[in-house]
Amino acid sequence: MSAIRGVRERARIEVTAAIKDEARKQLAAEGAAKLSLRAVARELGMVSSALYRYFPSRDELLTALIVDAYDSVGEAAEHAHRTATAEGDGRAAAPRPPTASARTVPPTGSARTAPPAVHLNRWVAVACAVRDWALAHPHEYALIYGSPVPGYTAPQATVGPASRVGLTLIAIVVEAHEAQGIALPPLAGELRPEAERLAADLAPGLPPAAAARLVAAWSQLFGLVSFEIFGQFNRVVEDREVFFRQAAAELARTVGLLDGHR
Amino acid sequence: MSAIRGVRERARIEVTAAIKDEARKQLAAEGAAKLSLRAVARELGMVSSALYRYFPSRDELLTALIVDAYDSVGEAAEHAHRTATAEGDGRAAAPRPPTASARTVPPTGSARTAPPAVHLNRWVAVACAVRDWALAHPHEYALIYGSPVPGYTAPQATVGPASRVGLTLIAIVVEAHEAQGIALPPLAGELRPEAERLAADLAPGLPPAAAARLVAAWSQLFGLVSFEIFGQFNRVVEDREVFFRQAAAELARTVGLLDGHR
DNA sequence: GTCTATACCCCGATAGAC
DNA sequence: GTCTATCGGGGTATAGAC
Repeated sequence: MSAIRGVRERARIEVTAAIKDEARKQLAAEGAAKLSLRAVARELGMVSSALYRYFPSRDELLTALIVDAYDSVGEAAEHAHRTATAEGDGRAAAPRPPTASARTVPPTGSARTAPPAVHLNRWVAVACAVRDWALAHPHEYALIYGSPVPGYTAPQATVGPASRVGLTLIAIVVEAHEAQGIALPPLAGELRPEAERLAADLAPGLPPAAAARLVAAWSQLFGLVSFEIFGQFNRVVEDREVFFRQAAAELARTVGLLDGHR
Repeated sequence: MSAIRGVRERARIEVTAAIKDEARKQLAAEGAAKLSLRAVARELGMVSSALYRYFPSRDELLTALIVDAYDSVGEAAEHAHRTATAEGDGRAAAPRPPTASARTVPPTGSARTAPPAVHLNRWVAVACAVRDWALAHPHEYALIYGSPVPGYTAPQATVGPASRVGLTLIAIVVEAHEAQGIALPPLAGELRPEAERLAADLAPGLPPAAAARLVAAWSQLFGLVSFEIFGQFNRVVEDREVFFRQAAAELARTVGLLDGHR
């Protein structure tokens, strides 16, 4: 009995995965707004009504894809954070370069100054991981960071996964703050209340100026990625990887992370 | 004969405008991917085939909407630039505040230092104009700065209108550079070739570091707007106008524009 | 320039047999 | 859990009369 149950459950998981895979393909071909259960079923050799045993509606399928996408990019960011933390704290060359664009910040002259740019490098590594993920999954990126799907409102289940990248960036700045402090110019008085609220909500230990700039840098980071993925850089930026890494590093300085130059 | 021609042409222009207006409404309700000629015709009391006299295909209608949207936000940006240039160069309060969020940068202490933050104020004014436009036309914003419409590729006719906001930002930095120079930290060596290419392409008079940072700031500006419009700031940023103005001002410093503090 | 009619496609969702 | 069949919509695009 429990063996049968195990078999059935496994089959159910496999079919569910196949449905989501096919749906992702359709996302690429037709976009989220036109995601259709029928087309997915057709491509899978099923009949449309059979899909309703797995997803009670089109929107539920869409939600599953959105959650998966947030988890996927969040996992990429967290993995880059772990890797950069484990290996990047001093030794020059990493054993295996994680991805093409996840190199460290420029080896400019004084590579031996202390404290080195560990936290800035972590920030850049996470930023590059997000960009790499977006380049590898442009349609899933569009699903979560592009125009909202008309007529669809994201349920509560998406907000946890949606916050993983942001939490990773916060963690880096908190680490930097605890390890060596962060250097930031003062904030315009107008923004003080909002900055204090942000700090209290997101990272109680952080100075309000850092929290506010962190949120700005977070959205600006995705501005860089979106412009590249959505084609706004066509005929403008040529060497996009170098451009992105440089811009990400400057964003890191914006939130108070220090580079190696002392 | 020419009178009839005039009447006919006027009627054609009016019907074309009505079609585009209705299409914009549908954009809001259903999204660009599902924009349908039939639905537009139905709403206008016409029959679908009649629309083909005005737009030979759905994609042509979409192109017209995209061009209109780029022109609309571009005009808003250019208008803010003109207004800020005409009135903002010293006198404190403007006669009529252009929009709610287009106030000038904080009146921090020394308001009389020279040179004042004229160029920074122009930058902020243009940034706020873009944001205001986006808040007023979220679906058109999504059309041009959100996910690309699947299966649609923008024709050459869109690139001119698409560049108007960027050109306005470039103009501000060029003005600042010619009037008082701009202050920028050096660029990482890696980025030099790309930065020089960007400067040559976009603003021959500008230092490469400024050109590169300008492009980054341009995309980051839209990152801020997109996160607000697309809902990523929900439950995160509360006072979005103050937050945005502050972030836009810091972006301006990023491209070398000086604030009033001397 | 607008109409009717038409060819030929698509969709979400459900009922009920097996 | 999958099937057929069905309801009740939707769409692009063209032909040809007026």
